[in-house]
Amino acid sequence: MLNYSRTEENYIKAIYHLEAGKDSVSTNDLAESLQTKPASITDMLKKLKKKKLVSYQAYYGCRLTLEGKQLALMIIRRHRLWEYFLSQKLDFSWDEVHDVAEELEHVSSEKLINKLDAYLGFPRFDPHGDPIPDEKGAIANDKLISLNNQPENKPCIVSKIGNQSVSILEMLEQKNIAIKTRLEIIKKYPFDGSMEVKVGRSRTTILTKELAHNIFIKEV
Amino acid sequence: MLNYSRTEENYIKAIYHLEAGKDSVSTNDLAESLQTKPASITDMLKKLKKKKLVSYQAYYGCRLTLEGKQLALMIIRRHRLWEYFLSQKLDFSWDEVHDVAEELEHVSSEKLINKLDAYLGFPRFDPHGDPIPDEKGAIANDKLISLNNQPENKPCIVSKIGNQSVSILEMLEQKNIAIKTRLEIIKKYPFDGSMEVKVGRSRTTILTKELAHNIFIKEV
DNA sequence: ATAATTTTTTAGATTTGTCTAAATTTTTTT
DNA sequence: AAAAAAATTTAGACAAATCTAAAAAATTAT
Ligand SMILES: [Mn+2]
Ligand SMILES: [Mn+2]
Ligand SMILES: [Mn+2]
Ligand SMILES: [Mn+2]
Repeated sequence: MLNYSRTEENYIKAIYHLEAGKDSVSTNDLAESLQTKPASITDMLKKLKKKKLVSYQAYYGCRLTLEGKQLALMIIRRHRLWEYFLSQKLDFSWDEVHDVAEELEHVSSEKLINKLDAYLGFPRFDPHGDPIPDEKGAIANDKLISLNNQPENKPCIVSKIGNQSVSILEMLEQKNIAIKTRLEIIKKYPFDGSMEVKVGRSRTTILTKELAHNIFIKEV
Repeated sequence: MLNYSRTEENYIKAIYHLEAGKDSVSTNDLAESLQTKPASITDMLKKLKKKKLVSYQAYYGCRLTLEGKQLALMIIRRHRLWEYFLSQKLDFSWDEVHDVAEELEHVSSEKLINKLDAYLGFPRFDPHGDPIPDEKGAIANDKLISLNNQPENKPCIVSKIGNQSVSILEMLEQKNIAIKTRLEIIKKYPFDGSMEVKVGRSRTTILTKELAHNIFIKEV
């Protein structure tokens, strides 16, 4: 794998995240995501096409090639491993790791990343519950389901939070809910989508549908 | 402390290292050290002067201002802490850490560096024996002496290697000499400057004056 | 002190990544 | 199927960091 500029890497990663689901990524969405102007996107897409990282047809958006997708996975691997390191070893809190990882992800020594991976014990999820691609780019796709889709009286484990804002962190912290917390829905209220949930073994609390929608779980 | 570009940081660090001893740093020496052309140096010096990081007078070289020196110390702090991390935690060998640290040193989060420092136990020397500036830029200047200047029968501790080439690493490894190894000169041979040295508690070996010159020690 | 040599600066061009404004194409509405 | 609106691209400019070639200044040698 060749070496790419920080800017190119950020584009590739953004395309990867945006193309999930959709069958092509629009110039405008990319501009929005990268906080830049559509004209700049067009310029860069031409360049990335020349480098065979994306397929791109004028006016019809772009997609990653296989090579582009592999690069994206490596950048995401670095990002999430650093987030895990910051949270686990340096005692950073959940919502502080992302910005620093955004810088560290561009240090591209493969040896560094593989040794870091080993040092951390080959973690499979980052502090937000997102899966960490392995050395070859393979990614655990435990199909995570939202707490909204879980029936009553079936215990489950929090494995990912959909939204990484400070406000949701605060709220979950106060309710004692974190990655790996055991939850069980006691009662669902169809009227407003809210639910009464047992947190861990004893305490119960009320979650709105907005909050529950952002809590992804695995069955136990 | 403001944020500076990777390029600016590399210039500041290079000036810091070159100005040791001399009272000003020449354009040519900087070009040599940064692997670039003198004309580029002139351009950047004007820019760094405008930012008050260096004092610079056309045709008469440059020096760091107090602010510039403080910035240099912070970059060196990051560089050496990362080297220590790579060597101590990720099991990198002595001669592999520098290049990776050259990249990591530009991740400028103060919180990251201070937490890393704490995690590593506030180390005072990097894997090459160079001192690590503290949070405020203070630097241990243990006046290190070369093994050549040590008398016979006075035990000492290896605390720095002057030259960081692969060839010296190999040689020292084979002789079981590393940072913190205890040495004691048994006999000096004035004829060729070589010496017989006890390594640790038992083994002895012969060192040439060229090698001994690159081994810096502290008295025990 | 002059000439020769070395060092350094200036001038003008190049590359990367960005921008604004205008033109073009696609999509949506009527 | 036009017309209107939205999305996208092109054209031209700019800032950062670099380069080459030429000019200028400082240093060294004669
Ligand atoms: Mn993140
Ligand atoms: Mn990034
Ligand atoms: Mn180093
Ligand atoms: Mn560097």
